[in-house]
Amino acid sequence: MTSTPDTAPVRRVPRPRADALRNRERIVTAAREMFVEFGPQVPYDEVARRAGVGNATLYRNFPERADLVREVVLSLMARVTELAERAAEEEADTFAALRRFTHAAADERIGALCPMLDGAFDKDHPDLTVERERLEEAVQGLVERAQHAGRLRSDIGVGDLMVAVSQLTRPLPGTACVNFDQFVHRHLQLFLDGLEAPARSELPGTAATLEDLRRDSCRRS
Amino acid sequence: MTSTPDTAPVRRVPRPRADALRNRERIVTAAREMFVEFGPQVPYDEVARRAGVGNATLYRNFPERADLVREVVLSLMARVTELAERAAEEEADTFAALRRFTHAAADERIGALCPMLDGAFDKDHPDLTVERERLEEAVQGLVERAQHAGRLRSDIGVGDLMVAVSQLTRPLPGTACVNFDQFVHRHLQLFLDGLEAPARSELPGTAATLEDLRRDSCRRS
DNA sequence: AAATAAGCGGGGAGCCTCTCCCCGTTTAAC
DNA sequence: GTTAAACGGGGAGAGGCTCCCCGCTTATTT
Repeated sequence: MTSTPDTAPVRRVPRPRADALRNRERIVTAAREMFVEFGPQVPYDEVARRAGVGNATLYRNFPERADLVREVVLSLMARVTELAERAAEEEADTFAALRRFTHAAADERIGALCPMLDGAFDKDHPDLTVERERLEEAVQGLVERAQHAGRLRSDIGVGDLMVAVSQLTRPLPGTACVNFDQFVHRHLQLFLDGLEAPARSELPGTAATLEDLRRDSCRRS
Repeated sequence: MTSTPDTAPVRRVPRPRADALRNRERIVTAAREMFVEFGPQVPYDEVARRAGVGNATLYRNFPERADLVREVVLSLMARVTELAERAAEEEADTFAALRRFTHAAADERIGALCPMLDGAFDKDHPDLTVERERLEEAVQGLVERAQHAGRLRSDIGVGDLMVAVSQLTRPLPGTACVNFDQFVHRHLQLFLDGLEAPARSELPGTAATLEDLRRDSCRRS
């Protein structure tokens, strides 16, 4: 009777235990690493082992694999969004900002998102939509600024940039090649050179937003 | 006794039956399609079903999965090599030849090779080495010709080209997106624009051959 | 056209891996 | 110090894949 409010005698949600929060965080980190290396269908037990927790803890926090995948995707998108904002803020030259963002996104292993499109999670989850919009807005800002300054060719969209960067930085399965990172940055650089204005060729098709991608990428065979 | 040669009464290897050869061919084709769409660890039974043969026939022809993967890789490499040779032969402009080859290789789904690097087959198999050398030679020809003509930047190598093209054309898992091909060709085009001389930036690292890749891509965690 | 044997197909046993739960123990919170 | 939430590890259960067996089909040979 000391502190219970009137209508909720047992409904206290006292705040989760500190170790529970820590464990959840460790699980997400471990899952991100494992997903990058082995793909999102890596066994639960392995993720738990890497996180240093029992598998029961993993199941308690993420009853469905989709929950875990989504959490990882969200955390990755949030990081990348922040990179975009930082780049826009701190780089004076608009194209340099784009370069910096691109290389930084590669270092965050944004390419590891690709294997998570395999339909094992709900693309329309509210949290995901929100985060996607934040990300798109941030990158859109970079793109428009550079295009407006005449430094970036005008026939590309956010979707083009994100997909190409994701593909170029996508991890090779089963290998932890020491030099691969170096390659990736070379290829990004070449791609960026192709993005610079003035355009050296005419592109087929039309510029794409992230929304286009979300809509189009779900057609399963 | 009518036609048996002197020393080989039963050792006749009469030539495989026509339907057996046809089946083998159909299996490889089916496997290539399945690998492109679902990756190289797709169930044997599915491959057999797609090929329209019984699973026993598949096992008879390719007792180990590595055998099947290798056969698919070989056939794909052979096709791509031919594309490179044709492009070099039929295109007058050196950079146009490179463009044509690149886009054609994308249509052949060369990106599907990536998932087959997952260590499930013997990278040093003699047939593979031979085919790799043929491929490298053909593409090297394209690259050197364009570089010599001053149309292609000189700080890249065959390895750079092949890896980047493979990554950009790599199929997304679980999706058969209708428009994806269109995207791929946009991105290839952008990348090619970045390859054109004069170079717009300085690349980190050094140009790579296919041999470099083979050596470096086997370090497993 | 008949004989022959290589090749074929489909069904199913066996195995292995992953999921998911149970329950005794630990540990943060009060 | 007490309480209950959270933990961990072991193992049963299920599902899917591999691979073999054996009666039948069909290309080849004479």
